[in-house]
Amino acid sequence: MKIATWNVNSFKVRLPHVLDWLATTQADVLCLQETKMEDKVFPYAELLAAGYHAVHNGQKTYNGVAILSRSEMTDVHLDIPDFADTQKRVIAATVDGVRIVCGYMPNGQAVGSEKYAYKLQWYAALTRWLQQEIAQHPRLALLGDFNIAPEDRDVHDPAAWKDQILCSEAERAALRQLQALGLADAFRLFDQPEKIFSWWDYRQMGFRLNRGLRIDHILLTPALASLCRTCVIDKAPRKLERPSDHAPVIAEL
DNA sequence: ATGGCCGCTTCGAGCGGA
Repeated sequence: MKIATWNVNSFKVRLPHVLDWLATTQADVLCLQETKMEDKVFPYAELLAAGYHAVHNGQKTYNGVAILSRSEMTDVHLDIPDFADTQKRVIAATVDGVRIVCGYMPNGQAVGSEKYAYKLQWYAALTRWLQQEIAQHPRLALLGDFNIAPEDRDVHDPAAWKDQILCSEAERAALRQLQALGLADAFRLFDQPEKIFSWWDYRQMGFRLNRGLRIDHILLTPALASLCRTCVIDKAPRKLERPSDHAPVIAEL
């Protein structure tokens, strides 16, 4: 089973890239973030024609998450329970006995800002909910744009990013708290080359110079981590015309 | 020194992203 995550930065713009990528990779499940569209314009028909069911939790302009799956999905769930949030950042569904949770974690804007506080609260709420969700679904995968680079080796220039947003100690601690539920970073289950990233700034030739961060992740419970055979970041779509600033991450279970 | 890109909203400057 191939499961993947991709922040597409507008699904309207990136639909052709996603359809091409699905045809090439034959992923079984693809989690999308930043669809930036309302549900009434979501391209269900185009996806179905390509062989994928879809569930979507969207809103106009900002945020928006979706799960695409070759198999039908059950027990679809939107948002974090008992956490008041107008931003559409979470969708979950069960696919072939695997609980898939797709998340678009808050960016946080700047350390110490209101959005930063929201980000930390959001992570705490996610962790509380997932503790229960994992108890009910031992085979669970959390995929998405985490907006946190877990360690300095996930940052092209750790000195420049030290204590900055996406890299601050409190953010990394929040991610460790989440992983303390037993969630393993699929990418780090394997030997990986150095300087592998999943996001590069559009500005200043960020991609060509490989000035990136690894902020898109696939986290697996022990029952799934033991089944995981590979996890890679596919840079190919980042080289296309009008790319997303993120590259997809894909794991094989 | 600052911002330098992209997408969105809805025509165009400002916001958000990371």
